[in-house]
Amino acid sequence: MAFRAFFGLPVENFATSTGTPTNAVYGFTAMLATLLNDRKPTHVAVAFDLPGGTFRTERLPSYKGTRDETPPDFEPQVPLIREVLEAMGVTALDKPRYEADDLLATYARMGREAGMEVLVVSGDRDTIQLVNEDVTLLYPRKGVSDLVEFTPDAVVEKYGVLPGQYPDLAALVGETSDNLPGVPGVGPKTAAKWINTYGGLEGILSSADDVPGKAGESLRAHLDQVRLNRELNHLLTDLEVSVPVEALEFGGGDSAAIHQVCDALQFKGLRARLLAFAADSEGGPEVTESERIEALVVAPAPVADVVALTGSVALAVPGTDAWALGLSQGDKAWAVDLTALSEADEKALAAWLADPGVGKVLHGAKDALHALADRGLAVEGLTDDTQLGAYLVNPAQGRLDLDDVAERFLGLRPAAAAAGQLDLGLGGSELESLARSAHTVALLGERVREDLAEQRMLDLYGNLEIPLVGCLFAMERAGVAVDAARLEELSGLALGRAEKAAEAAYESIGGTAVNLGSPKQLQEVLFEQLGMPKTKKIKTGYSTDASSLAELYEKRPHPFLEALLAHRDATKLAQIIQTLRDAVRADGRIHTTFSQVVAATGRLSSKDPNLQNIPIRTDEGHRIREAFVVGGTYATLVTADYSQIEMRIMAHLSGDEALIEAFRSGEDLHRFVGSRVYGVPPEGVTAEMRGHVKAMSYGLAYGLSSFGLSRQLGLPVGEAQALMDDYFSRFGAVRDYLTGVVKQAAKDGYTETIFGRRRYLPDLTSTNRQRRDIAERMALNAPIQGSAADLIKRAMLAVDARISAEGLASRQILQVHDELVIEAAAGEEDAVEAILREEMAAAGDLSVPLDVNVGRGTNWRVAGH
DNA sequence: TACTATCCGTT
DNA sequence: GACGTACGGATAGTAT
Repeated sequence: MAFRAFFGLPVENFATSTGTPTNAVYGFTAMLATLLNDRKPTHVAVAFDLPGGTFRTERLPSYKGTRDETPPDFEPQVPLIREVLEAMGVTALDKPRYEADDLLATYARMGREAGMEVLVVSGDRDTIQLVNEDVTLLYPRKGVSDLVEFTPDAVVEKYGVLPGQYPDLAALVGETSDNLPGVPGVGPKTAAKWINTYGGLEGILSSADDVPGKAGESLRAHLDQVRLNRELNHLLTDLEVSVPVEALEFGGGDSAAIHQVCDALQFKGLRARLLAFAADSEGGPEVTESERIEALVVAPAPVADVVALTGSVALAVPGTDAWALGLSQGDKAWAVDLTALSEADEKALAAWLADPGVGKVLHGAKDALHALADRGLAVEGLTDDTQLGAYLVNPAQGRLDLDDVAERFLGLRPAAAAAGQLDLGLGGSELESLARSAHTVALLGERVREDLAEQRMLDLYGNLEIPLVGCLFAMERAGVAVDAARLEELSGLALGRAEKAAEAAYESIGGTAVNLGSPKQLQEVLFEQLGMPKTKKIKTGYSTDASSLAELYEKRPHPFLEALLAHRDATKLAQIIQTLRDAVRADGRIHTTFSQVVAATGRLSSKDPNLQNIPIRTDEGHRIREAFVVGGTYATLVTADYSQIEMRIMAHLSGDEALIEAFRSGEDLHRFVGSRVYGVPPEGVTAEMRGHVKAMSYGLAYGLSSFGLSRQLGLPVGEAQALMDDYFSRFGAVRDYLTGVVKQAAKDGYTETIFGRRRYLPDLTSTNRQRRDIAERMALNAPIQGSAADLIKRAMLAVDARISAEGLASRQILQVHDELVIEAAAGEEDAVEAILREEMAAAGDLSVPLDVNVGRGTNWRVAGH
């Protein structure tokens, strides 16, 4: 069955991130779970073939001799299947010199004799002989999920013989997969006819001389072969076995072991299915959080009880709006309907939530803070965000919903599976599940802290990420003011340019209109109609991206290409502008959402809309920033950005004296580096030299190859390589650092930033070159990008602290990875600039200074200069 | 409506 | 044969 699964599921779709193939394990396990669920067997065992020969190969060395060698991707999966079985509490059977089918035959007989009803699941047709009124065969029709049920009647119908006569039929027909040739000219129809005429193989053999026709002649010429076939395809039902059939009783799996094996195999959906068979979750196989909470006191909560809580309390807020609040502490959980509060209760609850002395634990706290704030409720005293904690534990993990995290950290099955299982007397299942969620969060809070402590990330968590939640919350609520009229104007300009470009494009190809936004239609025009040379291959044909079009233009200048690029540019800008216009809220401001739990490096991300990718490179795009303006009661936008933060971190981490000197000297970095690399005085560094070393420097932190550098600079690969060699001969410690970082990460399994933030990279030890190369580039980049993220986050907290310490009304409103934007109140500009300069520079104690550029203006474009 | 593929904006 | 990180998001095209 595992073999069937192997060939039924594409191996390229089933592998762990380290490249271990799992298609056979997955398919086999999924089939097993289905069978356990559908058939609910009392006793279960899985029989294995062992390596080495069997009594059959001893008898006939060519037995199964035509089989191709076992695929190399299959073999390592067999022990993994055994691990799954062990975790599941399913007995694995094997016996040297015998095949799995002999074990199946023996145990089928034993089960039957013990009065059991037996199901045999096998992809080997020989097992048809085991079928009788107590034994049914499940035989795969296709893959492993589509099993056909062979009862005695079904066997007769399909083969025309009784199950016990099937080996007779197979002996006559032969079995290619076992390398047992049959009687030439005799197929299943003839064989069945003979068996029924002569009453079985014995009868046929003893009357062989009377069997008529060509087939009869053929039979007489192959009698020995038929006898041998029959001998070999007989399954042994009387093996000596040490495990009695009673011992195969299925008592369920071990949830910890199931988690372990699912972690190792990176099974996601299957995990929950397997856990359903765990025997050790309290209350049996269907246990979820519901059972745990059964011990809790859960009641519709009088607000007086809730506001009396001190210490640390876990909270849960519904996903939609904060119409209710779940609370939990210790083994108790409550839920409060916020829509039905008396004025006094509301006041008491508001005061309790705003009391920083009461610790609050939440999952995805910032969302909850917004929902509660919309209801006029402010929250202070956030000590834990279990989503944030789970992210830090493994920032590349992916799904971070409460269900996912509870499953990962606590082994709890998704609450959805538990819905409606218990009525805890809250009179509404939504309130009830809210209380339950709060309790899950309470349990998680402790577990996540344990993991973080083990990884030495508690400081990063408690003193950086958790406080940052409040900072980001405030920034999102503040938003950024927008000049709607300016956006409208810019939109008109961009649309006009797009229109003109489209017309030019159509005209250049004879007046036919095509959808210039459709890569598919562009391919038709470029490669069919215009007969342009093929660009790089993509899934749907040939690429029409900007770099491919530029390359095409080099080879075949054509007005269509120019018009197309201009159209791309203009429509992209128009699209960005429209997205921004749609995002302006009633207060005339755009409120983005920053996420702390998306980027695997520790950066923030911004969405709805993304304010971290507003154009700046082209003049047309840059003008969009004019529409981001200072708001009504404020006076100035002040922006501050780190100068070459990543190169500075590289200098610090590598300890490269030459690079450190470059930053300490205060000279232009790329001029300094260029002078060293090219061996000329700083004033002798040409613009081209500077450009080359600049690209080289930036590329370093991304794992740039000589090939990539040559492409970017338009140089032959040899020259790019020479440039890299020269670079590293001057900045050798940088190279040593970069190779060292990959080596260390491969050893540890993760990279670390200056402040201890981790990123796990299991692919570093992958046997797949491409995956490993990608992981190596991630390992190069993560400590650098991540340390930069740590630094600016520290700066943000420090800036906020200074602003409130100095009693200023100014506020942070945006962060763009190395840049902060502050909306400054009138008269506070100088103070704000000083705070930004000081706190950003002091965010870390590096061996190089952290230079900060500051600008002011009434809009982002001006301030950004 | 949900999903994938492609393309492109930022750092 | 591949070849620079990290993201969010629009549009086109296809499947359901």
